Amino acid sequence: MGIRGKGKELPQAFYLRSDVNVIARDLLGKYLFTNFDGNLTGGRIVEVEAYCGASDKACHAYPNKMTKRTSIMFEHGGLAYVYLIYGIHKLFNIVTNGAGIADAILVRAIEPSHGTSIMERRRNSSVNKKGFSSGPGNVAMALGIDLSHYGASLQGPEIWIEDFGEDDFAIQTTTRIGVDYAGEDALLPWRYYIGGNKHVSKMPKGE
DNA sequence: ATAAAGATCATT
DNA sequence: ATGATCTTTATG
Repeated sequence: MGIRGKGKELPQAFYLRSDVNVIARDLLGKYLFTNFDGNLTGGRIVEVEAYCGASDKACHAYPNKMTKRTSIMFEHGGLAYVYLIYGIHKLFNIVTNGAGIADAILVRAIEPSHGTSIMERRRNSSVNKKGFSSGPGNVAMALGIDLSHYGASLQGPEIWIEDFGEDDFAIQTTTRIGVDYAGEDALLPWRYYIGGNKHVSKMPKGE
């Protein structure tokens, strides 16, 4: 353990819990780190979305559909689910729950805290009003996460999450972004974010 | 073998 | 509103 980001690394038990929405809320305020080639980068998680393979039409693994892409979600919690969307963006998710249950949490925005100049360079794009790690594609790019990290352990040397202790904020809840194809499940209030945080990506249609 | 569809983003 | 860009998945 020792010196990583200087907080307390989340144990596997954190990810193995059975309620993906509880875990999603608990992830707010935690710090997500990567260390590739000695480049430590990280930030405070400020926006997430929960997905449940058994019951949720918005989840890639619905209804418990195991494919090459979704198979990692059926593993035990504490692994990385990374996938390519629109041929361009890599989205980083955290697998939760026990083996055989396909739940995951999409990290949609972080507030940069460690290695910010490295992340800004990775973005290679102008910083806008919401910074450079707002929106799931931008989070993964800033942290240097790509498809090669599919299945990586979140207790491994390259990707992990830490708790830095006291952190007061108000949790806001809305429907999820970009899941209109999910019918009635598009209405589930499974998106969570830290109220008032400037890095939060955007609001659902009609809010 | 082929085609269609994206848990997005930046720009117009 | 629209285009970029390519893997995964379903279907024949």
